[in-house]
Parts: sequence; C-alpha cells; structure tokens
Amino acid sequence: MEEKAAAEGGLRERKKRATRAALVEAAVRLAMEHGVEHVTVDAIAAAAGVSTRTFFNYFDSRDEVFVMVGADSSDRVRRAVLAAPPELSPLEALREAIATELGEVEQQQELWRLHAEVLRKAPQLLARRIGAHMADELGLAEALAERIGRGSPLFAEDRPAFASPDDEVRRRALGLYPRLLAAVGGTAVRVAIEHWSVREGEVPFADVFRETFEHLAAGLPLPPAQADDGH
Amino acid sequence: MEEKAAAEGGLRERKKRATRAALVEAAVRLAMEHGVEHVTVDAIAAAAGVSTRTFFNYFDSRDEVFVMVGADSSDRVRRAVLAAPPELSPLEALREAIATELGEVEQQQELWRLHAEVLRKAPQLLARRIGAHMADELGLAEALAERIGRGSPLFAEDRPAFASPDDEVRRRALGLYPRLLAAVGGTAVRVAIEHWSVREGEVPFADVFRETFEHLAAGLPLPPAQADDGH
DNA sequence: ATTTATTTTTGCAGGGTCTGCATTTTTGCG
DNA sequence: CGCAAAAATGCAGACCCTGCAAAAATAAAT
Repeated sequence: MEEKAAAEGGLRERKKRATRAALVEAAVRLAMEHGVEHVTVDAIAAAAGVSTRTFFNYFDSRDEVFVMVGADSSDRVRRAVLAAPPELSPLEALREAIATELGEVEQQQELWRLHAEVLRKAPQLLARRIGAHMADELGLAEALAERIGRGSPLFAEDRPAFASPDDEVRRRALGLYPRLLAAVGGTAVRVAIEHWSVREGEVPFADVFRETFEHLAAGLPLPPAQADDGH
Repeated sequence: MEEKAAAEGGLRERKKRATRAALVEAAVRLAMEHGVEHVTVDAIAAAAGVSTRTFFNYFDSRDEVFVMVGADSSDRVRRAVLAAPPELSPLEALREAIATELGEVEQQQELWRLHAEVLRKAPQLLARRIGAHMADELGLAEALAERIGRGSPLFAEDRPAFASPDDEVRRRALGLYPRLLAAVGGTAVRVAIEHWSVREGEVPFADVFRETFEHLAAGLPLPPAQADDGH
C-alpha cells in the first residue's frame, strides 16, 4: 500500500516531498549566501515557509539537512549490486553499481556541485556526511555478502529488506571482506568527488571515478608518473 | 622553548594535561555507566572537578571529549611514513607506519577497548571520530606525496610542518593517488577496528589488521572461501 | 456534502550545548 | 612580596533539539 518509488502518491506524499525539498534547497541556498555556520534552523524553516518545529519533523538535526542529498541513492546502489551480472568481480560489480547511480544523479549536477562546495568548506558537515554513509555501509556490505553467496547466512533469503535485527547482530553476521569492500568503495567515491570538485571542471568526473577504481583494483601500487598535475 | 613531547613543562602545562586527562577519563567512565547520550557536560565537568565553562576551554564540543583518544597518533603516523624504508611501496609504508603506531597504543589497550566499546554504541560519535581522522587525511596524503617525491611540489622542501596555506590550496596541490591512499588507509583501519571489536577478542587484532591490508594490496579480489565466520 | 479518523503542522515549555565577556583565582618570576 | 600572564569561573544569551498537546489539513466513509 506504499509506493514511495516515483513521484506517485496522494497529495500528502507529494506535499511532504515538496516540503522536504524546499527545506534542503533553502538550506543550501542560505549556506552559499551566508556560510554554513551562520544559517540557523529558524532561518531555514522561515525560508521554506514552515515552522521551526516542523523542520525537526523532517530532519533529526540541523546538519542533516546539508547531507541529505541523494539519501535514496544507497538503496539503488544496493539493488544494483545484487542485480549486477554474475561474471563481474565484487569490486567490479560495486563500481558498476555506483557508476550507474552517479549517472542517474548527473542530471542534478548543479545541486551536487553546490553541495560539494558547501561541504568542502565545512569539514564538520563532511564528517556527518560520512556518518550518513556509514549507515549505508552496513546495508551495502550485506548486499555484497549476499551477492558472493556467503558471509550473511542469517538473512540470505528471508530478509524482507526491513525488520532487520539491530546493528549489533547484523554486524556479527558479516565477514571482513564485504565490510571492507563496502567501506573502501564509499571512501573511493568520496575521494573521487573531492578530487574532482577541487579542480572544478578541469576533467570529467567519469575519468576521475574510473581512475580511482583502477587504483583500487590494481592494489594501490605506486602508479607510473603521469600528467597528473596538469601542464 | 617548548617541549610538549613528554611529561615536561612547568606546573601550568602539567596541570592542563592533568585536567584534560581527568575530563576524558570522567567522560568515558560516565559513558560506560549511563550511556553516552545521557552524559551531560555538566556531569563531566563536575566529575572532573572543574566548572562547566572550563570544559569548553579544553574541548570545542561535548562529543570531542569522546573522540580525543590518540589525538597525536596522526602526527606519529605521518612521521613514520616519511621515515619508512624507501624500498617499501607506498601502501606497505603506510601499513607499517600504522602498525607501528597501533603497537605503541597497545599498551593502553584497556582505554582503547573501553573507547571502542563506547564508540561502537554511538555511531554518531564514530562519525565524528572519522571527521577527526579526516583532518589527518590531508596531512597524511601530503606526507605520502612527499614520500613518493611528486604530487606536492609546492611544499616539498620548504614546508615547516606548520604555517601551511589554507586547506583549499593544499588540496589542489595533491594528486589523486596520495589522497586515495590516505583515505583508504584510514578506512581500512576503521574497518579493521570495527570488525575486531564486534567479535570481542575472538582473534588478535594484528591478524585482522594484516588481513585487511592483504585485501587492499591484492586489489580487493573475491577471496577464496575460508574459515572466516568460524564453525 | 458532511462527518469521522488520521496525519501533519504548530506553539510552547524546558533542558542541553556553546560562545563572548568581565571577573576572580592561580601560576611564574623578579 | 608584588606584579604580570594565564587559566578558571560565573553569567547572559543565542541556538539546538525534544516531548506534548492543540490546531489545521487531508483522507476516507457515510
């Protein structure tokens, strides 16, 4: 009875999505204007046309509004990992899944660039963003474990994508390899984005992304000298 | 004229160190007793015998007191990277540097285990801890770049280990590879600690650590099935 | 169309975090 | 001892965040 996939749903769902988006947009815009530190929840809520209290109905904390771009990406990545062609290695499957998702996101490139800008100037928020990623990490690790057919025997079949036991139990059921893969994958994406973001547009993001995963797949050897730093 | 290395310094320095340590210890103890969320700054300060205001003279935020264990580790790791035998690959050098530092820390195993316990139950703080690590990441990446003799041409020789330009400039001067290596290294340590921490003492940490870096050096291939999850 | 039930928004009280500033206490030293 | 620098403290104030209950909006049923 719930279809939160696309832009479907009753008026209620639509308004909630709109309010959420309005809050995020107001937050980012105000942050670009006055600096992240000087943006109060009151200001964000006012700019979005809701009460301060309502803000906290949508976000658990002030910072969260700045890191909630692409919050549903992790689900799609997880699914893509499970759906990837079986002949791919785990790392390749992860790379393809993330690449696909990033391709989807490219359409909102403006928003992402703005966000990258904001986050780069606020290491504290970047930390929080990593925190958000880490929640994903656990689910991603489970998906990877499920894909390689071992390491998560408890929930291999009957897991309904929800109703999972607490994190404690889930973590214990995972092997080192899936967790490492998930964590390193997330880190690689972060580094790729940061590196690309810091040289604004000098090189297509896809190139940076590919190079990053090549490093990983090669075992992070010292790469041959190349024209890395431009002219 | 400053020797902050060992237990030197005048009475002032010693008292400051003592107060700092008292705050950390009080915080961790209270966290183990009542749960991190229920520990207020007031309680920590009271337990340490100082005023609430003084707490904020020592830590920028409440959370920081929980993540400030081993704050000086990053410096030592950086130095160790630069001092590592030149025949080691960058990844090996990083592994050795971290392993050495972790060995140093093993003496405080009690405190670390307590901390790991506290942090494991507070993902939010773990995120903050990663944030603290990420400040290190930049410095570590610079050290790695310097070690491989390129990628940080601006500060290869004249950098006095302080007085660096703002992060913006420092980031631009770095290649993708050193940054990736630093970030992945930090992530690997985190995963190793978490994995080891979640199976309390079932296996020595050194083994988990070594296995983690073997995965990385091999390019994260699907490892052959092994007795990973025990019987 | 009106009523009813559910969801969402909102105001408000209250506790906790954190900062700036002025004051007091402590420390270092001649 | 007496003086200057550093640290600790109290206090006011802004902001963050959470229950709780009332009010408004929406969905569903009659």
